[in-house]
Amino acid sequence: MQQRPNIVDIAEKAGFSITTVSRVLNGKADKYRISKATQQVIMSTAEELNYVPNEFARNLRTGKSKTIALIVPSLKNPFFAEIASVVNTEVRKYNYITLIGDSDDNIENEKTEVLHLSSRNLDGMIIVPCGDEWGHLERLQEKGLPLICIDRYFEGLDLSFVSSDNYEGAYSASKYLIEHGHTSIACIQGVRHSTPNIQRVKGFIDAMVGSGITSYTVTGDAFSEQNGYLETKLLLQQKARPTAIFAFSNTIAMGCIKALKEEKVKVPDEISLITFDDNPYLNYIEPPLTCISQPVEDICKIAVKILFSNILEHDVSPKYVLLKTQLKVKASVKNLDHVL
Amino acid sequence: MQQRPNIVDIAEKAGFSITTVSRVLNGKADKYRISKATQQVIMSTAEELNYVPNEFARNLRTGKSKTIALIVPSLKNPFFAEIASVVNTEVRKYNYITLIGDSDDNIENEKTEVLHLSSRNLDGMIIVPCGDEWGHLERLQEKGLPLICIDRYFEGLDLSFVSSDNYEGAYSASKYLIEHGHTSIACIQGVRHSTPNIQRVKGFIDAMVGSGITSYTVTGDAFSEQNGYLETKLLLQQKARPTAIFAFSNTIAMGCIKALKEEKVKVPDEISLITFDDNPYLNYIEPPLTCISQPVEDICKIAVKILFSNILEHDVSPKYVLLKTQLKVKASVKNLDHVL
DNA sequence: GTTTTACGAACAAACGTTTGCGCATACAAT
DNA sequence: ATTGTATGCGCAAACGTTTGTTCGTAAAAC
Repeated sequence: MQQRPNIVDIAEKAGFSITTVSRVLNGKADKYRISKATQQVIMSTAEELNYVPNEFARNLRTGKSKTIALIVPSLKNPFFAEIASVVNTEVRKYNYITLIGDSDDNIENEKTEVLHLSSRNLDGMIIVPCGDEWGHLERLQEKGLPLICIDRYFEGLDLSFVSSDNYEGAYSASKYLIEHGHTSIACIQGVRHSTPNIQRVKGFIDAMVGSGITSYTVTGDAFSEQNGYLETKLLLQQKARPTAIFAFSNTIAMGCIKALKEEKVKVPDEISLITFDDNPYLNYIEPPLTCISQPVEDICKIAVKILFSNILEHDVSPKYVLLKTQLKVKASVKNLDHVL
Repeated sequence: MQQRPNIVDIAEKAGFSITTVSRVLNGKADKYRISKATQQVIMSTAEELNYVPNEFARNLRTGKSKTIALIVPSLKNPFFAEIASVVNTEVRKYNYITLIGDSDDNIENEKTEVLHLSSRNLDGMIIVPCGDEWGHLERLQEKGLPLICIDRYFEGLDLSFVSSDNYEGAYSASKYLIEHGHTSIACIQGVRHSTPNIQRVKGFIDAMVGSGITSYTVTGDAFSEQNGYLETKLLLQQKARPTAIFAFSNTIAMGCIKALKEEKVKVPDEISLITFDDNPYLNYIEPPLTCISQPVEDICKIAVKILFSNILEHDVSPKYVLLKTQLKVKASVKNLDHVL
């Protein structure tokens, strides 16, 4: 009794068997026809003893851990921090707990994390895969682990995902630039093989081609500040600088700004900038960045919902969900089209 | 064998007892004089079977969960996201796992989280307490849970903490303003009863008084953007506006900027701004904000170290660690003192 | 007066580990 | 021969739950 009280202590003190106590505490009292009186007694002694069930024993017995894992490329990136925050709170509502793993945008780390976390008998996993490998994820799913990708995902697999409609987002951002008279546009992309990136490139190019723009470029290879910085530096070397840059993530945009500042290029007067991802800080940057805002909160909520319909109701059919993005006009795109 | 292999499967396949397998797998082979040959066999069958220990069974048996909890006020705040990230990776190095809880800066949530997470048989906890209550934390510690506060803490308790030297940080920021000729200075504080805030206020006032400045004010009551916004709005209403504002956190600073922008007050030309906390985005704000940078990474690393010296070596003596902050001069403070 | 039905609760096994002892065997020392 | 001492390994209990099955008893039905 000194240590944490267990179900046995309650049973002894209340004068009932362990079985009965367990059933009452698990809300299965009615199912097993346990009298109200008994329920009362057991409940109050549990209360009195300040009983907290030992999850390990429970999980060992049931095989369920009431735990899911969330793996993101980097918690330091506010975009993923928000995801972590939302997923965490959503999962709590089911009385489950979230284990957060950080792959540091490295596929080997991701695999290690997946393995490491698996030893915790996960009931499910939400992942923002960092690379273009999915074998380890498929294997996980084949073992029966409910799994869902968010933000980044893979096409043509039986792997559920929830993400933004990246094609449409990129298309509308590009259209927006074109409508503002830009005819020489560069986009700085992220990880090349990632589906969101591929979709964004497609949206970008379709918008260009559809509007008869021929002077466009696609460069870059990482969703990182460094990539944004380097590519912008290079773009500024060109004899004919683009009039607008489309950054494929907020991190890339940060890099762009750093480079533009260094080179003393005024935004939007000399070069316009538009970016994917919204975040509070974007409002405090000068100028506030016009962006394609992703419905992060909705993405997370839907993902959690799908995950739990898989965990709880064994609905294993893969779901492919794309959510509309939103163009948020701020002040980083100049209107070159004075006819308008 | 279809399902996850366990230690029994290995024992059968290798032709040894469960005991021996367990000992080999736990690196206690030598201690129990198990022959190299046997070790080899067991190791390779474990490998072959792709064995991953069931942490629940292990934890049930040992009473240790190899899990610690981290509770922060808000994961969405980049300051705490960074803490989460660093703590997470540091803890992993010990082969432990981190459960992250979000109190949403609400003391009731914090208590709930503490309770909820406790059922997971935590081996330790790191917390950024959100309020001025510590009873629930003391109780936790009395139950034998290794516990340590970071960033925010309480004085006069047997509760370990690692934080910045807030007094010195605030003092040097204030001194910096004074040295740049400011004589009318407002500071916008955070949660009033929190020790860091109290220390910062003290540092601020000591600097003011020490330099004979009489025209200073201390306002505000939360580490939030809203607080920064509202207080700045109010400050701007005064007939005699301060020439400099000292924001006590990056979130407060964001609010200040928002208000200053709205009122079209130029920083630093019309009002100078200095803030606590550094973060990458601060560099992209116009102007880049001069700030008191906290050694977040070091704080986390030291906290984790202390926590594990408690967990592993049962060193329960409370540790009180304050780390030096660093003044990072950027461009948001104007030098009014032309004599310099 | 016997059988049925409903009710209320308990037995005991199982989940996968770890670990304090104990048990052989073999060889050396007495 | 007996004792001593390494060496190499296994028995079985324990951790705290959950749960399929069983077991009384009392009231209801025949």
